[in-house]
Parts: sequence; C-alpha cells; structure tokens
Amino acid sequence: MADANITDFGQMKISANNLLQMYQMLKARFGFLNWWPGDTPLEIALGAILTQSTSWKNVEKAIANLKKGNLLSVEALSGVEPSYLAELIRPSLYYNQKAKKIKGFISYLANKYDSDLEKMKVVSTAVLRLELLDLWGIGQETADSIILYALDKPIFVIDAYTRRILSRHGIASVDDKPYAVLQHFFQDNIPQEVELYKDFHAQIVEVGKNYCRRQRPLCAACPLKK
DNA sequence: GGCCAGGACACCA
DNA sequence: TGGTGTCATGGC
Repeated sequence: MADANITDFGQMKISANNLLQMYQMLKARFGFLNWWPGDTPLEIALGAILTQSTSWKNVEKAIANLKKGNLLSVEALSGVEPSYLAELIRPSLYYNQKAKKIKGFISYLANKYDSDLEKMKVVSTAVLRLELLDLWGIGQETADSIILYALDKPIFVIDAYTRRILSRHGIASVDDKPYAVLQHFFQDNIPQEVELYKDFHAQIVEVGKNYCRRQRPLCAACPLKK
C-alpha cells in the first residue's frame, strides 16, 4: 500500500553508501549507548527472549523477579517449575509461552554446552544460528540478539523498528523485504565489527522508541530528517 | 479506556 | 505460502 507520508520522512535517503552516515547522525543525537542491559551473558540472552514484543520496562521487572529468586543461572532455571517461572516473568507479557521458551533454551544450554555460554563462543555463528532457530520460540531476531549481545559475535539484528525506519525513509516497505535481505543490506555495507553492530542496532531502537512509533506524531522531529 | 511494545508460532485455506 | 489468530501485562 502506498504511503503518502513517506516523502515527508525521506529527506535523508538511506543507501548502502550512507549507512554509516546514518549511524553517525544517530550517535551524534543519542551518544554511544551502553546496550544491552545485563550483568551476564545469560541475563542478556534471557532478556532477548523476554523482550519479544514487549517493552523493556516490563522485561526489567521480570528479570528483577528472577534475580530476587536467585534464578539467574542455568542450574537454577533447570530445576524451576515452568508454572513458577511463568509467575515470576508475568510482567513481561505472554509469560506462559516465554517460560516454555526459557526452559527450552536452558535445556539446550545444559545439554549442548555444559551450562556454559562461554563454550558457545568457539562455535561458528552460522552453526549457532541454526541451533538457536531450531529451538521452539527462538526466531531470527531473538537468535541474532543472543549471538550479538550475549556472545559478542558480529551479526546484525533486524527488528520492527529497523523495518519501520527503513520504510519511512523510502528504502523498503515494512513487509516486502525478508529478514535476511535487510540483514545483508547492513552487513554488506558497514564494517563487520561487534561494537558497531551492537551500537547501530541500539541507535535504531532508540530513534524508533523516540521518533518512529507506529503512530507517528513525533516523526517530524526525527534526527534523520536533518 | 484504548493502543501498543526491542516476536514467534499454530492453524487454515 | 500467506494471511490471520493467539499469547495476555503494564505504561502512556
């Protein structure tokens, strides 16, 4: 469907050539973002599951409950009842499903990597991605978030904000570009650096939260317009 | 009081 | 394979 407003937000045409310029503009506006919040790789990985279609504020409440219950370890989460886990992560929305997802991920970690996320780091990104995608409830964005932010391996995360921003700047409509196409658009045109990938995605989420929500009253102030 | 948030899956035609 | 429904809290 044609979007008559796209031109309003298309003053900066994002292309392969100026992706880095886009990043610099965002970084100039928001500064280097210390992302993703989390004290340990496990906490970051759990956050990736808990934040599925959920605001981070609600995720924080769920993680705080897990901390309070001393459940932020593979061993503890292995032994916890799914129903109790669901109760603790209740603020994060879809808590029954997410409890099942966490249990599945924890079981995978325990069985395949001896409960040690560090052991995952020596495995290739491609293999890890396939393994994670094979788990119930882990899709492309969640898998890539775990790989990038918890395992410090360079892979670019595409989320709803990325799609929306690219759409509103005239690069891709929201629905017609597969995840992999958008991911390669970034990965093929910026240096393959973990910290850059992390911060670029963080900047996109930040501009998305502040200027590029579904309802668009704030789009006119978007730093990418200038 | 309604909308929507850092998704993913099941089901159906 | 693509569209639609389901999950189901809390902040704004």
